[in-house]
Amino acid sequence: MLTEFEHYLATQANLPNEAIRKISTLAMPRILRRNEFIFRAGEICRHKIFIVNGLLRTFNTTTAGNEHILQFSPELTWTLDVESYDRQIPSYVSIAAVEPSNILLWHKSTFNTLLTEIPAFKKLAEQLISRNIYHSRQRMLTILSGTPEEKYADFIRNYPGFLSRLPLRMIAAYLGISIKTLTRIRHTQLQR
Amino acid sequence: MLTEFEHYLATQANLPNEAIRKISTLAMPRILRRNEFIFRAGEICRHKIFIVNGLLRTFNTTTAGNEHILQFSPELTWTLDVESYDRQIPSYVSIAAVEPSNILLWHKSTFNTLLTEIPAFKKLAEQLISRNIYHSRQRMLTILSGTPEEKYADFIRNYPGFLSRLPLRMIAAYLGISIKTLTRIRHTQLQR
DNA sequence: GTTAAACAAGGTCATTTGACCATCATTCTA
DNA sequence: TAGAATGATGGTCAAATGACCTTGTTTAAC
Repeated sequence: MLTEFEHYLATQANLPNEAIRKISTLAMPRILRRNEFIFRAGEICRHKIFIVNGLLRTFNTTTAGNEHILQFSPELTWTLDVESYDRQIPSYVSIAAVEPSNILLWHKSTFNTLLTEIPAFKKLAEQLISRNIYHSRQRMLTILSGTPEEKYADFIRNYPGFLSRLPLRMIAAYLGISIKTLTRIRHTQLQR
Repeated sequence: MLTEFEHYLATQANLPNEAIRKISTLAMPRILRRNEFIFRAGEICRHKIFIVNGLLRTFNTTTAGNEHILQFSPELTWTLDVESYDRQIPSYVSIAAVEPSNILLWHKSTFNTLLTEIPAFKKLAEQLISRNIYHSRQRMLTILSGTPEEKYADFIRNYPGFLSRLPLRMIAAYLGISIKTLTRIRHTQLQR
């Protein structure tokens, strides 16, 4: 589990071996079963999370019980709720495993130490934030602009691998459309 | 124009007077007329932009001619297209003035110098990025979750002052609903 | 291996939404 | 000040969408 992470780090940033060792030594490994939560809405996000393998989802549940998915996080990516983590306030989203997953956790204080001690790691962290911002923007446009067909097509294009790993209802919850609409789209596409 | 900006800086960050002077000396003031563009989709975003007064919008126009608004930027806020600015690649959005506006511009190289020379300014910049991220998240949920009524209600709650400054069609373009739907909502609300 | 749960998909129907068009009011411009 | 442009709203109608229910299948859990 740690070797996968170390390999990821080595390919992503120009880090001395010693630094890589240190970062991974301080990680807390954890195994998640399907549907197991890392934290629930109302709790505070206390860790940075790296997904070694598996798939997580970040979502919000309305009082009416509807689920809206903000983000999927597959293997070799990071996740957390930024606002809750930064300010240590209760989160309004939950993060849970879609598939059985292996993850690594760092406590905020630990992670901050690493950031100050290892400049190249700080740089990597900043790059990840940037990518996240670009990505959110793009997603906002997609949600705003499209007909359901276009949203679905965008999803397939951007995340071709996810289709087979996710129940359709989660894709619908991600796209902001009803599952009925989604199956209708798929139905008409099959006929072509 | 510069004094307003200097006042803003003084209240937002713990900056020595000398630093404030320096930052504002390097700003390029510019006056925008209604509907005047700062840059258009396809061009590169070369500046950080501070709105002294007025109101800008960041938007995207589809090939079908539909406009989708990502963001409104009122007085005493910053704006730019992050991805285009960071990577100096063509932007897929445009930024234009909704009202006659006074703005300040800094070239990327100038701004970077300021960031490295003035740590407290760098800190402010990071705070602004964070807030932006929180804000995007929140907006994503709103767009995903709501009925048009809820989206409109959220808009009124979050930006009470904007309603009177914006044409309704822009509010519709921001919420991702048709103007017909928006007027219908307003109509039924009037009757209650 | 059996039972239970989760899931995809289809049917039906009421409601919502958007496209298109016309009208009236307001604002800007020459 | 007249004329043009912009903007808000309403009418009408067709299409899209979601809620609810049922069925058949796949997947997970014990």
